[in-house]
Amino acid sequence: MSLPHALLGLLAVEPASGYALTKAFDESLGRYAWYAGHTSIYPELGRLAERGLVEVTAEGPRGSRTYAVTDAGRDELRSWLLTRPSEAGKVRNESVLRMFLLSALDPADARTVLTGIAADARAGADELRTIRADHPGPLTGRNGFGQLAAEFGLRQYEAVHEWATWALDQLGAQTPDDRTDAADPAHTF
Amino acid sequence: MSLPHALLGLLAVEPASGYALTKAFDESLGRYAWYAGHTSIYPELGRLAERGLVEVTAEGPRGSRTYAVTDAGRDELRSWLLTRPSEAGKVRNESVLRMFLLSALDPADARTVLTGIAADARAGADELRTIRADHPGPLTGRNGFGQLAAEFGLRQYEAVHEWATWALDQLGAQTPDDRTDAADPAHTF
DNA sequence: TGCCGCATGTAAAGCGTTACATGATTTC
DNA sequence: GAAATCATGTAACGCTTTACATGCGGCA
Repeated sequence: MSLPHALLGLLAVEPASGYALTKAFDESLGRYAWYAGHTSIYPELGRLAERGLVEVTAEGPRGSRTYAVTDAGRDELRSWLLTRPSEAGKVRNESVLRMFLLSALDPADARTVLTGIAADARAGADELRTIRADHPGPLTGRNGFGQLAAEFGLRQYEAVHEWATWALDQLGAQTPDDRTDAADPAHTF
Repeated sequence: MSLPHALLGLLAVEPASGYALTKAFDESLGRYAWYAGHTSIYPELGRLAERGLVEVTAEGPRGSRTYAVTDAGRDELRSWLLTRPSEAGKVRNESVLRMFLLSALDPADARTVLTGIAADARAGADELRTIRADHPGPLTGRNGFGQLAAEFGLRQYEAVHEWATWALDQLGAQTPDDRTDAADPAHTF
């Protein structure tokens, strides 16, 4: 479970309330890396506080509590990031799944889906380029927090766009009559 | 939930038992797109059968049941793939999360992590290149099922590798004394 | 004063993971 | 005959999602 580390990472940038963290998940982190709703976030903050990895540093209006990461929390985050990913399965990527299943469609349908993927990738790349242009600065301190990630996302989108274009080209090169199931039966999924 | 569609997609290639599907998840689909264990797969096959999207076409030794997708199942898969992704949040990608949190580390630690990411990406790309070389063939029929996906994965790995190299270069260009929190406080995550 | 956004919380239902469990068949 | 693999299943626990719920504060 990565939610506690996502929270530690956000709090490592600056202290924030559960509500502010929820917005961060909705608007940036959650759109690209890890989504969580407030009903997951609030209890998790409580657990992190019990473990001494975060602490309440201020209480504001409407019962808001500002959390900050402790030294122990920073250590935990650091060791999690430095420990080998382990990657223990758990892959759940619906977009990639769609690409895997694309060949189950006839070429006309596949072209439709690929065209949509290419358009989405272009839109995503444009959005990130805009964000990057609005937030210039060095790769250090608070401002740098999203710079590496933004560049990463941009390159991913570009790669998806190029792949979709390539795939459309591959599909377009063959006539409908080229479709045959006679190929190597020892397929890979 | 994408598991039913993943199963329909695999069965659209060829009928298989729950056990064979479990292996497919362990070895190919589950490593890149969507993971599921047999305790999820067997009940889901039962539900799909109840809905008439798959059917048992053969029973073998040890009580094994071979499932095949029905016409209704193919229709369901097709409409799912053609329907707009919706993308309804639900992003859960631990690797991307790690990249997001990278800036919470000091440059030396960040370099360590990035070096590991670059090595992993290179290894993943090499593995896919080997798989692709072992399974040549046209982008049609059963053999084509994994060709688009393999090319996609390869390009993703290459993009990750190039990004990590770029990021290392960015970090390396600055001396430790460059670290400052004086940058734009109106950061983006 | 009325509305919107802030800010947090509880409860139920569903799903997935982990651990446990069983037996048949093939292979050496 | 033993071991490995095939093949499926149940049960408990925990997390996530969804729906429901409450109240304060700022602003027009």
